[in-house]
Amino acid sequence: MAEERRLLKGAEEGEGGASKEARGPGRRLHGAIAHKLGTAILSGQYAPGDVLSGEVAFAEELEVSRSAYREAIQVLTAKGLVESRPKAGTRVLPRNRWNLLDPEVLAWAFAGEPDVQFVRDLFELRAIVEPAAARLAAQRRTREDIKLMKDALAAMRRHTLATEAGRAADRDFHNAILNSTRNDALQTLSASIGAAVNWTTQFKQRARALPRNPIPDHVRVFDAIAAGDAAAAAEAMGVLVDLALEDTASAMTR
Amino acid sequence: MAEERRLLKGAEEGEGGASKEARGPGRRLHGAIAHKLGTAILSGQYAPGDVLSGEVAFAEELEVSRSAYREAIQVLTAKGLVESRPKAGTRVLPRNRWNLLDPEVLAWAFAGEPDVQFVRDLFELRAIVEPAAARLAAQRRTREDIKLMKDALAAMRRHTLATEAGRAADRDFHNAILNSTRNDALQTLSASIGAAVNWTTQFKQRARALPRNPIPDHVRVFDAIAAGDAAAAAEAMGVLVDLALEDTASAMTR
DNA sequence: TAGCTGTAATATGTCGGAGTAATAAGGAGA
DNA sequence: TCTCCTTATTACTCCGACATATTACAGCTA
Repeated sequence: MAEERRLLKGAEEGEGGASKEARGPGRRLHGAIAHKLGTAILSGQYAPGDVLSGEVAFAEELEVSRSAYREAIQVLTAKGLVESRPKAGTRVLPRNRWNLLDPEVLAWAFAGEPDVQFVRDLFELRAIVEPAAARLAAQRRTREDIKLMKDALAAMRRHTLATEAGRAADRDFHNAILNSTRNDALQTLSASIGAAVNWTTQFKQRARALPRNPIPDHVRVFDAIAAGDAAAAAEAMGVLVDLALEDTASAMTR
Repeated sequence: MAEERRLLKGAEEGEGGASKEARGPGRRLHGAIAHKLGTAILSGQYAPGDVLSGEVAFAEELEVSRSAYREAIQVLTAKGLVESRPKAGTRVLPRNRWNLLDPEVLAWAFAGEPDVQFVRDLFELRAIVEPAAARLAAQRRTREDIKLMKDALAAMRRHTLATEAGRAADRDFHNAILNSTRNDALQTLSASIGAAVNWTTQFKQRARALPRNPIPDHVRVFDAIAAGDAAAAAEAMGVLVDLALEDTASAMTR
């Protein structure tokens, strides 16, 4: 009985040491197993086509009941990572079937050593989507939206990005922009990528000080959106994304 | 025992009559339940904050075992639609927590009457992403990519878009473009949206003939990509998306 | 050698019970 | 009367065993 607890705790500790982020997927037993298997697949420990050893065998190996294992597999199946068929076992699906934009999948991808190529892909997508989002925001923002952004910007100035409060303000700022687009699909996408990218940013923050004061660049985005200048907003946001890419790239090559 | 079979069959029939698409999520019992609940949530039958009646009660109501119900809930949880907590029951999460870009969620959203606003959002996102994808494809396509596109285009010409073979060729053409971008994240996103949008297109196809020959527009995209002209590729793809939007809009207002 | 059929292996579906955590209600103290 | 704490209910979580359905593989037949 104590064995399962040990496993669960081990899986949570392996999440990267982010204690407060451990709640959520890692809380329940099957969530911990899903996390364990998910990271193993995303890290290439299981290649597409590989079979996860039989249901019964695996459950015994992990020292958990079949129900818990089954529910974990169910989660992975829902995200397109695996497929199970009678007799054939549970196979890892080819990569193009994976829901790479699922927040949890993204988190698994960044749990270990993030794949350089994948990070590049993600930033490329971000460079496409974020400026377009800023453009829409400039066209659709209301007075309330502007106020939210202004407040967040002020908070960012007060605390720096070195503090947790400052980073929270940064998130608020970007969320306010996203909300101004009035586009749920775009919002979902951008939030997923943003969260994942921020994971790498945390690495960067720990590694060294910021290479450049990011506040002025944020102000430029804000001014353009407040003024309703769509083209300028897109351009300014593009600069912001490029900056983040540079920082991340230099942090990863170290 | 026969009761459950009846339920499962009913859920599959409700999928829109696409017999060959019924395999996959709707095949297993818990998949059918997930589909049933998923469409109910996406269609607004359950509003965010609503609680699905207790596990035991619900399982009895649906005449399935608690295990099957639980696995279905697990799928919904993995997609961010619901959250279960002891004593509180299973609640529908606020809309901004939903993974709207998940292929299955998208399918559920389009299973019943698609929400006009959501379709607009999706096309807006598509208008952002697809031209950018075409731009990248023009920069990175290889000789093999070009051959694949050419073949698909020829097949589209042979069969028309009115036939299933023609539509398959259309999909091949777009997939070849996506593959040329060498960006897995972009590929995943575009494939999800494309599949969902094609669902609405099927409605259109049934409703009336195509308003305009789409081949020349496809050829323009192909020529630009083959020539490596990024700007022209993006522009031509933009035209294609706009066209699809027009068709869908007129089909939905009928 | 090719095609078919039977069997064994494996996943799926089901059930009921024990355990646990969180909420809500009720009582005690200030 | 208000606040805090205790208690009890409620619903999820996990478990293991059993029954069923499907499939892959091998062995057999033509």
